[in-house]
Amino acid sequence: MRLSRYYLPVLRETPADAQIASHRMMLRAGMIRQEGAGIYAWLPLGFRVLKKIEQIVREEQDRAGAVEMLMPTIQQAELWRESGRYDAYGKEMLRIVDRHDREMLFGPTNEEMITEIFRAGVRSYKDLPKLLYHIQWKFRDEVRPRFGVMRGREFLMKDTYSFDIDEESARANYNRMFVAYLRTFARMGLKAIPMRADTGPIGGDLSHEFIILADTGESAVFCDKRLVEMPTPKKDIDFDGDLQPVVDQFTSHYAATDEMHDDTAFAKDVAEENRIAARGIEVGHIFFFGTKYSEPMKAYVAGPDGKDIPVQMGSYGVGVSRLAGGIIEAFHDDDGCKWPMAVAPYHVGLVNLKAGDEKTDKLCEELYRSLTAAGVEVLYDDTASRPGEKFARMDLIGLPYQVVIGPRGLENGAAEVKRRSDGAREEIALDKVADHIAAAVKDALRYD
RNA sequence: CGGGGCGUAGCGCAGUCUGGUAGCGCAUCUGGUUUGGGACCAGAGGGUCGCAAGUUCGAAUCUUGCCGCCCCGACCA
Repeated sequence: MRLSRYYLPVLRETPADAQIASHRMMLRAGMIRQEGAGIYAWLPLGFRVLKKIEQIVREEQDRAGAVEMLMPTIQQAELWRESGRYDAYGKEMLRIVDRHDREMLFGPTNEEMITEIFRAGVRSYKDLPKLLYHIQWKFRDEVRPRFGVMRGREFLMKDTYSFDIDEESARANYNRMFVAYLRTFARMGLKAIPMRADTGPIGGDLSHEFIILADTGESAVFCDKRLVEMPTPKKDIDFDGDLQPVVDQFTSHYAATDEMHDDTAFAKDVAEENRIAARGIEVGHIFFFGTKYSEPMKAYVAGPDGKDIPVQMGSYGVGVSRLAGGIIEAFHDDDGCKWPMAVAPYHVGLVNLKAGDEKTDKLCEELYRSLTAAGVEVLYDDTASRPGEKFARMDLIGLPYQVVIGPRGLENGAAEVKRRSDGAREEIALDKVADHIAAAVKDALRYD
């Protein structure tokens, strides 16, 4: 993409109401624009990040055996009356009335709807288990939205729902999502630690929050260093096999958010050198809730003995839009974002330091073509801006590599390559740059 | 939902107390000089001062109502 054609309204000054790094940078880098309290438009650059996050989530859901579908944003109040949540949900639910005075709502979640969809098509235990998901916009009318997309009112979320005949089978689905989440966040370059979550009135041990560590996280977290260092399950892991050992491994050490934290247990269970007290951001939540919806909404299946029983359900959420902010919180410096390759809006920023100069123009065009042909996503700064502005803008939007073509380098027949993650620069011969960068990008995108 | 604050040019702000018809920096446009970390000179454009009603000869400024946004707290993917 040529910057001259793109829409990238970067801000030189920091908007007054952005409190945290990710919000500030998303506004400054022209990724989002606020359209109301907790409501954001995703501008081209931010949209690309969002789509990449979404795609990684999708690939790992598919790998784990979940089946994608799409439910609407608008739902009928009637559905929520069946579960009893229409009145229980309170003011967080955005309620709407249509022209016929029918009560509608903008969905804050989809348990009721998926239960209704499921019960319409499944009658027998032989049709189980099922694992269905969708990625859709939700609306929760938060009293106080803040921190940009980290806590907006409208947000993009992946939610998966599991249906099983009994709790044992449900645990297998729960474990699939557990492992899928470890992989999903790892692919984005994040360290996500599963932490036991409050299961509320339902109880049981089947609820975990996935927390990524970031200095500017919303809440304090405490965990064992061995959890952070644990290797992520590989992509060839058998999702139909027994995943319990993996789950056990990741739940075998102390990890708690501040609500669940117990200082005495922390001191007792974790050796002093392994104690980590950090800040975290919740990016996923998995939850088994049994028959909470299937019972009142009559999602029953016939068991082997011919008797109808309510299905056992669970739900598994990932905050897709929130992750865009979360990743910046984890990867940035004073100059801007430092995107991991897998979610970077473009892999490489090609900077023509002297647009209009015959030599640099020609070289940049060639590089742009060959990199693009090699499958590298390039944002080509072909504008007439001054060098200083170009560098600052590239650092701000934080593409993993910057390839700088200017008169100075041309004298040596070289391009300057800067790696945004650590600021390392090297001069690379012009005839080798494209191959070098393509290999580096490909390497960074590899995962297992 | 309690407490506090703000709404004036694309962005950041001054002007409001003490009424006299709007200003600064950055950005934008034109011309020129520049050109490796956010240039310089000269000129130009851009605002129904959140909306509505009221007081007044006259309202960004005073009064009332409404709308929007932000911050602290309680709540949350």
